[in-house]
Amino acid sequence: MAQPADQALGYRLDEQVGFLMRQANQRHLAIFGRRIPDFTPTQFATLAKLAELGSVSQNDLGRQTAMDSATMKGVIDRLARRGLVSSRPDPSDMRRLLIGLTEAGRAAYADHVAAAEAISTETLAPLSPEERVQFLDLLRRMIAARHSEGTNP
Amino acid sequence: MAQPADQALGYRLDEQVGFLMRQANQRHLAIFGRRIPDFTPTQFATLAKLAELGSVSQNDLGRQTAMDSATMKGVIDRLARRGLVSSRPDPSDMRRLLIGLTEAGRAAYADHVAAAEAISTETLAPLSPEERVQFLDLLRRMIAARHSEGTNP
DNA sequence: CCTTTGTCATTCGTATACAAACAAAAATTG
DNA sequence: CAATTTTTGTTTGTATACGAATGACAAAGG
Repeated sequence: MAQPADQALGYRLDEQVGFLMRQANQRHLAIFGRRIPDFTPTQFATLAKLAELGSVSQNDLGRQTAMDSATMKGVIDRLARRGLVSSRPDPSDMRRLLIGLTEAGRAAYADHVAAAEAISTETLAPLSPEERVQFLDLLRRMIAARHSEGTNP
Repeated sequence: MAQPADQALGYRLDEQVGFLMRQANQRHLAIFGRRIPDFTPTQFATLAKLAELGSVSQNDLGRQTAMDSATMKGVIDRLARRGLVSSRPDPSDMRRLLIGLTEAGRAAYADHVAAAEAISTETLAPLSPEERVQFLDLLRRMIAARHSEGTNP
């Protein structure tokens, strides 16, 4: 009764947040690939966190970079194969593997920091300075909501 | 000489757009998986576009849903294996495969539209109504920039 | 001390995602 | 019409991404 006709037809894919976020992300990935062909965003994020934190366990590193432990392992393996990170067992906890940058890893990271900053700039280029601040703010607020209740069942 | 000390150390991963967008997307994917366990976002996007457009060629469908043709093929194959879409050759163009929803596909889509709308609502829940509008607007503006030149080499 | 519970790294399976290379068919051009 | 270029679907290879299961080890409990 009183079925609103344009809501019945009204799921437009192109207006859904998820669809738009996926495309915004695609554009960012394209920019990243153009500016830093040597690394993927997750690989570079791993290098950056290791540069910041020193030696970290694999799971910890996954948490810091917002990656699943299974995903993290793959990233570490590929970086290790290229000689950019190394792992050694934690003497105080036999389960843990401490991951750290090698000399080559530190150099590779330093070589790409400037490009990484340019990537962020180019990604936000379509927005005005005030909008950029707001966009980042909105993103942070959305992420902060870990497991909220949702609006309505 | 006047080297700004906090810019020298100043690549903070947690402040980069790409890193934040990835996490926002992760949260959305988690919400999606909870509300619609039967489909992935890309699969549902495909069903939605087919419901809207009728019969479309595979490449065309990929463009409409912002997917690579290789990716699209995988999605179509999995949906076809479940009997939700069917394909037949285009009589007027022997290269093309026309993809369309089956009865089961139409029903599955209809069964999940309400949940899909709830997903968008829940994803945007941390924001105020005005902020939601603005967030979507900012996303659209970023996407619109296809292959801009970037700010500075 | 031993059992329960939790954490850590690993593996498997599934699903995007895209680059690159291909063959067949179409459209365009000379 | 013949030659070139495009488009279309497909396959292969690499890299996330995550759930689920597993075995090894750690911490807590009684």
